[in-house]
Amino acid sequence: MEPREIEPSTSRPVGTRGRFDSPEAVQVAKTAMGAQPEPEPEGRADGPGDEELLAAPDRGSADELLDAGAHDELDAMRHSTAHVMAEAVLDLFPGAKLGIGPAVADGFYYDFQLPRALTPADLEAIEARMRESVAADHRFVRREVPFDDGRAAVEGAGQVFKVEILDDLAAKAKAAGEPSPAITFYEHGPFSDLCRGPHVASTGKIGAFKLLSVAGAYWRGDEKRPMLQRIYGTVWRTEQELENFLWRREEARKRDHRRLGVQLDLFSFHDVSPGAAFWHPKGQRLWRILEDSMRELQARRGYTEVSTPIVVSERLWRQSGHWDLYRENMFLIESEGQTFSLKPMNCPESTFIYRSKLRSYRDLPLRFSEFGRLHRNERSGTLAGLTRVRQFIQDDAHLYVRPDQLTDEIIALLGEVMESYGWFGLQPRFSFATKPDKAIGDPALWERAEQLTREAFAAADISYELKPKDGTFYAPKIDIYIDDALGREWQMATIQIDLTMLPERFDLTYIDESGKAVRPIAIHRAIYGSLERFIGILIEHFAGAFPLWLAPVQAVVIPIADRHLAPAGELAGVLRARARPGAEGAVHARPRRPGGRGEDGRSPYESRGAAGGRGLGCPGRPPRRGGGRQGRVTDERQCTLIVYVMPALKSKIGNSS
RNA sequence: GCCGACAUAGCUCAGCGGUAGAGCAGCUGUUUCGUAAACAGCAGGUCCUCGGUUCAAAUCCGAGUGUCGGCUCCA
Repeated sequence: MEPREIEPSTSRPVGTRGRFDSPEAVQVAKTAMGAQPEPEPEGRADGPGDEELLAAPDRGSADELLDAGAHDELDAMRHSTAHVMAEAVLDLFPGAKLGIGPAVADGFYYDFQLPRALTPADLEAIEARMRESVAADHRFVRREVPFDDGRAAVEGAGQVFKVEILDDLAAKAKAAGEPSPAITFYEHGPFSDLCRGPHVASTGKIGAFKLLSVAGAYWRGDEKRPMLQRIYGTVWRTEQELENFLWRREEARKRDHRRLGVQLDLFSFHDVSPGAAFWHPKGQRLWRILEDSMRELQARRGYTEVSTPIVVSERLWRQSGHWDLYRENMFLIESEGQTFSLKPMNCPESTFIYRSKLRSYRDLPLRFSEFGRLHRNERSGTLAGLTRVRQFIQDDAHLYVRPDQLTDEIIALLGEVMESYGWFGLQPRFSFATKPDKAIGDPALWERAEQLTREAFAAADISYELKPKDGTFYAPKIDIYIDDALGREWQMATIQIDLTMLPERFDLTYIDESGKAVRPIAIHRAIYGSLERFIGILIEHFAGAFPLWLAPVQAVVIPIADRHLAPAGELAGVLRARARPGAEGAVHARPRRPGGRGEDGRSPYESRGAAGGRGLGCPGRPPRRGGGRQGRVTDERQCTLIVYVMPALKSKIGNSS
């Protein structure tokens, strides 16, 4: 097998380069029209005005607003605000039981057990009460008491959840052979709370805050424990910072893929199949571009593609171990007295292909890729757009390698992630999850797989976050994460080193140099992960304005008057013929003022763009962000067409809202 | 699954016991135009589903379905 190398790349996938992705695109159009040469239009993608679209970067991110030191100060303020909120809630709901109330990324929350559900009006009342406390400028006072006194005080106040926290602390200390620690309280005005601190000096130091939402939250995240009501809030040092935060939050909402997906006409969801997307023509085009790009990468890196059945007997899942450990997430089908399942993973089936003939050490590594359609019965409350679905397709692959090939193979896989994520300008974060409690297989094999993985990370010079006990039941795994527009973290790619499940449970062997049958190592990997989720992330990442090589519609021709219709159709035909396979060169069906609305009203593609007055080379607005060009062509019939080579996003996303 | 909210035209929403509304998009006509919405008209609805209360239900009540915000960043 040819050597494979790590090659972080920022270029697009080979072979998917759009033919319009160049200044000559406009020239193509002109040539097609039989027009005289004209000066290049002046619109440039990097011109001013682009940022109006989603101007979040203009105001900076939350992180940019604050240096590292300020973070601690803000955290203290956030935690202090949580205390003030608890004071207000206790005031309005005497007898409320307090859970925990930490500072979080952009604010804070506090969990309460209350006699009734909170309403938006309650939040307003709580906020008003909080303002009084802030105006009173109560000092925060730290008080340390012996453990037993503290526990008695908390128990006397009826704070059962706090008692539980203290008892856990005591138990932990005991396990470590230490005495129960002293307890600290923080008091401000009438309110006292068990707390480690630190806090700001007084409630008057609390800045601009706002309560955001109320949500259910199980005590300690355990669905067998009571459901508490969690109030989320945010607090900033100044009104300006608070406003900026709320503004950024609103902007982030506008690039939510669920919203843009409708506007871009990419996909829709329907209640006849919850958690499964219906892909529209443009969405399917985008899909195919991604798929083809990955196929090209895989062909270059020594993969071969396979395809395995979706409906599979329970016997397979018993053998693989999924039946015991994953059954609750599987869709089951009964037929003629047999139980089948829709496959939730591709992995076991690839072993049938492996075992279809005798394998030699010379055959390895074998790299079987599969764009398999998977079904997982996710709990109804967790479904969310494309990022959490019940049916999805993975760019999956199973590699069968000799032990001496493992480290190089992992290094190459890390390289695949770096290369492909570079196509999109995505910044992946890596984690390494080790053996969970619920694991199958020999612990010594686990130890070995984990060791080899660590070595591969070191060799590839990639840093990672260690997640102890977070591996799958059959393999330690490397996960790759991306944040979405709303700051939520999503797992994308995964690489799992399997010494047990496929090799042992399916009795895989190859014949080594001495003629002996030995076990290969299996590697499960997906680079995009779920194509659905990946597309969701891409929509938000690009705010719907895809780079040209990804864009489902690469060019739009806009006739201005009836006499333009025929040549426009002609030109669109030429553009279609020269577009990247799968993309579209579209023409407006009827004459439009070029300053009018977008392509056809449902599309986000901008039909407004550059140029101001009459004549050539006029300065004006460039096409929107993401890079693109617009040009004019005038032919011998004096037909002037405006050609947008780059689709661009509507200026006001969801302008009607 | 659990807690809470929501579900009205293709989209975004108003209406909240008494004949179903707006903007945008669509269609027709006028306009034929050089860049941040030309003009006029028309059409468009099991008000999510089922059941109940009522003389009368989009509106109130119940159940179901779906969607949205959440469900340990750990005193």
